[in-house]
Amino acid sequence: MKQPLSSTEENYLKAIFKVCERSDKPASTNDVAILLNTKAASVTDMLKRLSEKSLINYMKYKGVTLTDTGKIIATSLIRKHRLWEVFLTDKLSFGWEEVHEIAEQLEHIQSKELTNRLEEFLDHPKFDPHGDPIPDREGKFEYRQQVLLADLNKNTNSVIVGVNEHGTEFLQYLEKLNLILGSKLVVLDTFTYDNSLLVRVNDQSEQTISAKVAKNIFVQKI
Amino acid sequence: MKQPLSSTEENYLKAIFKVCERSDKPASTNDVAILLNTKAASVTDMLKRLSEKSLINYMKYKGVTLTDTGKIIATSLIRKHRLWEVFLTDKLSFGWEEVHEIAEQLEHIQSKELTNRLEEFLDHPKFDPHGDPIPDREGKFEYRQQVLLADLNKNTNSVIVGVNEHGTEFLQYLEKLNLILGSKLVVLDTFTYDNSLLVRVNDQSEQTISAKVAKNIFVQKI
DNA sequence: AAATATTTTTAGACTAACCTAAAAACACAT
DNA sequence: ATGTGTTTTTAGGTTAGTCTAAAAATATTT
Repeated sequence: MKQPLSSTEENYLKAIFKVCERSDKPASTNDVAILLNTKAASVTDMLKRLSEKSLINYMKYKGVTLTDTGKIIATSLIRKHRLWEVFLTDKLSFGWEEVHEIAEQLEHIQSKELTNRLEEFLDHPKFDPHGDPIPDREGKFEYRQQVLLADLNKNTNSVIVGVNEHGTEFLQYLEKLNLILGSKLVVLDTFTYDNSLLVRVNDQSEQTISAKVAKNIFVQKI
Repeated sequence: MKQPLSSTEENYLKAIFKVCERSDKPASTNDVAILLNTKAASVTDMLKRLSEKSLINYMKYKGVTLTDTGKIIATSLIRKHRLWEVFLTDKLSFGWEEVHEIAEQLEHIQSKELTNRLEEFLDHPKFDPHGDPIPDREGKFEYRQQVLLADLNKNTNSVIVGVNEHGTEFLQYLEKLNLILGSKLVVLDTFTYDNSLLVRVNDQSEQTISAKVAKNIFVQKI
């Protein structure tokens, strides 16, 4: 009988997935250590164990990637995390800045049936409250063609569809600026001095946005 | 900074609460070991640690009781467990025999806000799907005046309000017999030979019920 | 009250997950 | 290619939680 993975092991798989997601290159020990806020030595320890279980491809000094089995587990965790986030915002009226932490716990609940019924109950949402895509039962993601606000051309109509950072402070700040998912945006001007932007929001107010913020907002052209 | 209890520690508190709930006497090491399906030596170990944290009153060879703090934590766990069970049956259409296992995991999610909002979302239920009372925020239980079906007088109208055992097999069996919460019952006859009962269910069918089953059903006179 | 049986605790060992400090491997600049 | 600096691994130690086997305390029986 093979018992389920511990939450710790699951978190390692998720971290490796996240590091590899964009870059496609193997994740380094350090990448994982930083993401999990732990030490490199601890990571090496765990990599050996996960490798033993055929969940990762690991060779000393060469970095780590997920095996197919590892990928399935990682995407299932992301699926659960994001579905629970939708539950918390849509059904329990939590703010989008409050849900991440709770979902970090809920994603480790083991019950396929629960996940699938939750998805049903929520009407098969395709994106979570931060605009991240929710993988389906088979682990397939529906990616969008989105672009960073910082890279958007002048005078192009767009809508906010996601964020590139999930920290509470950032999300609360965005809300205060009235920059939430679905907000309509047009860049009216860009200032090369500090790379800040002048934007019109929802065809009403105009405001400037710092480069740092603009690099953490995803928009879609319309 | 005092960090939250581990799930293991929480489970010990819950077990001690359960043993002490009815009897009022201190729980023995063995009681706890049996309930948690572990060994007495492990329990002794843990009792020392929980005592250190002032969550239990423990004296060698004398058994264990919960301190006020320990009781608060234990009832909070029961509250969460039962609220989640209501969620699973009422919102996700799980059967009453399926919810216990999943709720065992969900009860360890740490977020007061989540529990309170869940309660709100479920319309402040007073009882879980098995008829057990759900403690309020302050940990107060609303007990009912209920009686075992086995102790019910002949020809007394009653309603099933709870069960004394939560095993999957028993609950599925009850459902097959059409004995669910809310079913109306009248004992028409009792057979001293094997202490089985002849009952009328919902003013319709008549059937016999074994002594073992009758000892695990709670009814309320009407 | 002594003998026996049961329960509980101690002693010692194991695993998972972490850490620090030192050694080994790798990267890369001169 | 040699030396320097960074990254990764090893070595060894810690804590939580578990176990078995033996010792100690309590309970029961005669």
